[in-house]
Amino acid sequence: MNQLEDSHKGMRENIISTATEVFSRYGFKKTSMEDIARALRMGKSSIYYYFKGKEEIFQAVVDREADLLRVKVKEILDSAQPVTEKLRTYVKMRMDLIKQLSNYMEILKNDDLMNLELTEKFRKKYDDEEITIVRQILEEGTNKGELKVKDLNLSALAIVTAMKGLEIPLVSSTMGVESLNMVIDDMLDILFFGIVKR
Amino acid sequence: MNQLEDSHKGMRENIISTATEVFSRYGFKKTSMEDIARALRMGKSSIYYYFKGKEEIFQAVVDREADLLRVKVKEILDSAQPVTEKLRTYVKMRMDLIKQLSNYMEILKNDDLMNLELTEKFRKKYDDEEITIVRQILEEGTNKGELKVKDLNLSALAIVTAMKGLEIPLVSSTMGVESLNMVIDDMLDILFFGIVKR
DNA sequence: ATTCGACCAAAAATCTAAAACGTTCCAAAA
DNA sequence: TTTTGGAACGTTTTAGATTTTTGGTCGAAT
Repeated sequence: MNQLEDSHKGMRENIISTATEVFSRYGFKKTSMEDIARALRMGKSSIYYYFKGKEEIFQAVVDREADLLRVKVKEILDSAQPVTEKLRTYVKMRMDLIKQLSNYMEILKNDDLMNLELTEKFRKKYDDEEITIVRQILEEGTNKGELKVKDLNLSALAIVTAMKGLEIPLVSSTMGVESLNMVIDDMLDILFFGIVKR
Repeated sequence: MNQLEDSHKGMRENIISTATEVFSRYGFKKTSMEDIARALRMGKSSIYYYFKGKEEIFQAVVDREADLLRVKVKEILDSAQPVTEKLRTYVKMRMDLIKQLSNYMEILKNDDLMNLELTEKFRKKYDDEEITIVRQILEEGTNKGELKVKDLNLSALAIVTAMKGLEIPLVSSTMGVESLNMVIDDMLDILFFGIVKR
């Protein structure tokens, strides 16, 4: 029974891997179950033995990407860097991911707005998580005496919000990678030291 | 000839006023030239005597709103407040405007994405202007010794970018006005004083 | 100088039949 | 029992042909 369960999970992984490739090629909507089935060399109805439907597959794909991200985030959080560097590393990594995802989901290229809904749906799931991560960093910095933050929750929200502003030129590819990095660095300098003279 | 020019300009103003009402009611795409003409009680072809076309009317409408805004901005800039307060006032005013405009253009309610393109098109026109305004404030603060900014241009860009992050929950009305104001205040505190202890 | 009805090409809305789609069912294979 | 795929179902999407609406032009009338 263990073997059976394992092969079941193995097949799920197999499907997720293949689906990831197909989704990243055609986007969510343009990918049909037949596309996935063909790539797997199975009948499409077989997929329904392992997944409830198309959205569940996509959810699984996104979840796996998120898991990979969580590992990286944990590495950063557990590292011995000063918190300012942790934050810097985290922000840059996050921006790389967003850029990747925006290509991946083809938010812009696709005509339909279903994608916007879907994007929002999945984003909401990770919004709170992101605020938590930033707050954790801020908390650590406060405890170590490196930072001085008035309200942890609000500050984390403010930082995440500011990062979202950076997404806009990134996703619409108005901004090159070089100038984006400059803006990030400047934003973080302001974030760390403020602009008021004292 | 002066009279004629005046009446010409007067009629243009008349059209702009009426068009503003109709546009704010139906949005850009859903209002037809006939709608505007009917509201003006004219034949629609008469409008073309004063304006080149629909987009020019809309442009004029937006420009007039922008002019009203510029007056307010000038008041703030010329006031005797400390620059930190100027910035605070400016940011809050800007957010009010965005909220107004997002209702006005009905970015969300409308199904089509033409509106997104159009919004972007008009936004680009004022993006540089906004960065200039913020940079002006930063410059004044630096000259008066109130602020200490490394790179004026980059910092202005960073601040404007962060403000755009705030637009997202504002436009999609995910965030109430109260909590928005808290986030703004917190963002500005961070902006002014940073989060690094010293 | 100003207004407007008639007109045009292009775009948008409307309709319909066929194709494609996600999903279910079931019998057969493993 | 687990796994598979062919057939079938109801729904959504698509394509094409048709009609309506729209933004814009023109020339005549005032």
